[in-house]
Amino acid sequence: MEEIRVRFAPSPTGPLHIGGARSALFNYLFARGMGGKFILRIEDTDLERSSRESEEDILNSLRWLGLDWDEGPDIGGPYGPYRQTERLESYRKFADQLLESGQAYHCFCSEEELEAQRQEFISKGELPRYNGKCFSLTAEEKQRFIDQGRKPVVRFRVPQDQVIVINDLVRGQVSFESNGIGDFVIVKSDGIPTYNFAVVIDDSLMKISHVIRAEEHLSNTPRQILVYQALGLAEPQFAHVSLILGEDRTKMSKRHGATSVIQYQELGYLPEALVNFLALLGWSPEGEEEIFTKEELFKEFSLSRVAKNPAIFDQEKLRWINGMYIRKTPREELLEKALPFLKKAGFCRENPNADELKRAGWLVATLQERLSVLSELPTQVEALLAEDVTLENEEAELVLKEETVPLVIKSFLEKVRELPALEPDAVRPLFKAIQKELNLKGKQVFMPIRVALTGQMHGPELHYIISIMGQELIEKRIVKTTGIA
RNA sequence: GGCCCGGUGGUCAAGUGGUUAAGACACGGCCCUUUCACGGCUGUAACACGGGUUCGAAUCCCGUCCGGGUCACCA
Repeated sequence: MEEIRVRFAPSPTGPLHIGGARSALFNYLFARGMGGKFILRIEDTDLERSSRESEEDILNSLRWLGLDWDEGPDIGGPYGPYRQTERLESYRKFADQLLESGQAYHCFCSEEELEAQRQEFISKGELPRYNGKCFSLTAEEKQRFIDQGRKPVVRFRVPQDQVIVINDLVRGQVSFESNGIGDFVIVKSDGIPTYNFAVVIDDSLMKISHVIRAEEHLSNTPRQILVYQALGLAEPQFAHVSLILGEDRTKMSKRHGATSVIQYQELGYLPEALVNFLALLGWSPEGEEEIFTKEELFKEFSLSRVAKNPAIFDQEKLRWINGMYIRKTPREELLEKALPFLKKAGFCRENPNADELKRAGWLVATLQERLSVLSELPTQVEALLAEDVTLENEEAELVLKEETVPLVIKSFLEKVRELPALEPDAVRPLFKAIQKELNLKGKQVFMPIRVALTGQMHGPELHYIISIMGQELIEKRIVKTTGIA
């Protein structure tokens, strides 16, 4: 049986996009679930826009997401090299083969000439495509162009009157007519192959069994199939996954907010959460469970359950999933992930001491249940630790006007001062004690203290708040809000 | 514009001729809780439209409309 080999083949022209990440993920899940290989190939034939920095960024994002590859530019493999600019020899060989067999030809047309042709077609109301002019060039004409210093491109000669059929694993049978396709460029004038050519050679040489990619490539596929056929190479299976759209139903772009994986990383999303969310975009599990570990996804994922229609990137749901993962993360691990955000918020220093770490631990412990994204941390910290407090609304003011409030606050201050250390476990019993002492309801104790301390009606558990704030700030805020010292 | 793909609640989506048309997010209510959050229960809300085919269409066919992709010496 044929080995399952899939690939993710990004061009290193920028950071890893959300759409790219989803394509990579589907390939990865398919490979892992089927016991196949996941290959990473860098398509850097656009010399102008490609960079090693982008390549590194993309690799880092994939690593962060936990999508590990079996063969790639960094680790090599039996079918390398895995960077297209390092495979130029192979492309040349196959291009020569097509040239010799007459299935491709040199074209000397300049950009201006091409543009003129295009306009002519458009003015006649026909579809603009290459008119095949250079196919019938005589040897003398060719020589004249060469003498003029013109550098030719290589064009693939598209056969006429053919129907090209794709048996797409997600879309079913899709067919195109070859007459709608003009002779396309396979080698640029600088000798670098174009995408539609290089991708065929590489997928074939790398023994790729399934090409899983975004739908934007569907209309390229007939061109590629033509190349496979001309070269007598076996075609892989194709699966075209629909696009991820922004909230306005157009392709995700800058104005839709964060579009790259690295941005989500910086915003404090957990990689497992992003992976889980992306998996659910265009694919649906059989059961009703939606939260999956990677291993569960390997088992569950199948191309037959991939949807044909485009999906809109729903930030709300991502946040929800991320919150689920934050709650699932062990306390220690979460603290570690939260630390960078806490440092940024000035909660602790670059190298936190034991005391700062202890307080950070309390903060994480009480916030774990209510956080969706780590980047919410600074706001929470600010609310807890700022010198200044203001009562959030009239309701809060009313709470402090209750006649029992002075007694509660005084008793509270007294008890806090007596405590050797403000640890959550030591603080917790205080409320009961006050309640008993003054013979009040729980609410009459908790609410005034909460409002006096934070100015707000709602918030995290009080005993944690108190421990995190510390003696000094407690005294200051209480004076500010109640005038009691 | 040509070609190609798609169209189930606000969003993600299950569904492959017969269902009270699942479930999740978001939204409302109730419970839990000092509060909020978490959690639990519950509610509002959908087959783009028009023709067929059929005893019976969200499901099959045709047309219309809408959305998207693609038509480069970018991938």
